[in-house]
Amino acid sequence: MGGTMTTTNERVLTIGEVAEATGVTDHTLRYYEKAGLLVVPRLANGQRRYREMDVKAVEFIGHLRRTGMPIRTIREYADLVRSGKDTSAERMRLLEQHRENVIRDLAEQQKHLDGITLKIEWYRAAMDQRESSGAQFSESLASTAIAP
Amino acid sequence: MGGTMTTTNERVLTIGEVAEATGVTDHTLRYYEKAGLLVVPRLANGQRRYREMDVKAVEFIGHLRRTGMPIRTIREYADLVRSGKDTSAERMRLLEQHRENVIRDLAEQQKHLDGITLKIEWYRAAMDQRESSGAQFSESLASTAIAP
DNA sequence: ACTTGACTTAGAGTGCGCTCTAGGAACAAA
DNA sequence: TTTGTTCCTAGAGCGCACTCTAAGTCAAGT
Repeated sequence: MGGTMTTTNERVLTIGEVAEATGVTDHTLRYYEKAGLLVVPRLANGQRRYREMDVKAVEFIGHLRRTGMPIRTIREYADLVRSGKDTSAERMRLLEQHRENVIRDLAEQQKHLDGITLKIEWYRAAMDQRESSGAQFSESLASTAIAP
Repeated sequence: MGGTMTTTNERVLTIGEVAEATGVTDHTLRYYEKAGLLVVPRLANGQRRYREMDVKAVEFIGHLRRTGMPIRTIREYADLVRSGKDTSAERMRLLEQHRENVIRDLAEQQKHLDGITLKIEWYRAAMDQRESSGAQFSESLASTAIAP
């Protein structure tokens, strides 16, 4: 059978190149590996060589990290991926759970941001006011003593 | 002049009550105070009593913290508030700067979330596919050795 | 042959934001 | 008076996610 061989003939990257490409330092890349978030193939001399799929994995880890997933949970996900068995359902569940957490967090952050925006508007109003009258405004966080 | 006196006649809260009301532990409330984020008036026996404005301050600190402002920056803001001088412009600038940071962060998180959502959709597609054929899909993060 | 630079490991150190502990004071209820 | 609760301070400890260091290997360039 003279079919096309899948030698993939892949271009691989050194850890330094991956650091450069992804913005994750080489230190952190090794740390991620030691933490069990991914496994990277080695040359005979022990040096890591990242295939495209490995770089993709690093990037996906980035998505998870930057949305607040703790290392330990990414580790759980990675364990599922590596378990051999088909754990797609479980992995998907894990990601969906995270997705919900993130959506909730984003909404919460937006709420907190609204509180800050309100304060900024208060400042703007106060300063506009001061511009036309000569009045001063005062604000919390300072404090005087109180009766026993 | 028999005007209405502004004795404020205010209801004040103990640290425990504020913890209860705001969800910030008493430990953390003391920590915030030690870190210079706010000043709370005391009774003669040294116990804190939070006025409404102090509770408001705690809540505002919450807005800043939950949107990722570091303690040290909140400290800077608090220092401005307490400086006596009118630092409204500077405080507003600080908050606006933070606001921009948060908006940028939120957008970035959304981008990362999109990457995760894409993966979830990939899982869903793969599982749907598998349901009709009998094929298995495989995924990154696992790894084999590579030639020297 | 030697230097340079990128890689390797194990493990120590850092900064942040809490979180907890120890030891004590003060008051309220039984 | 005893017991229990809540408060106080100073300071130690913790978990997280890096981040860095030391000491060494290896390959290429001069």
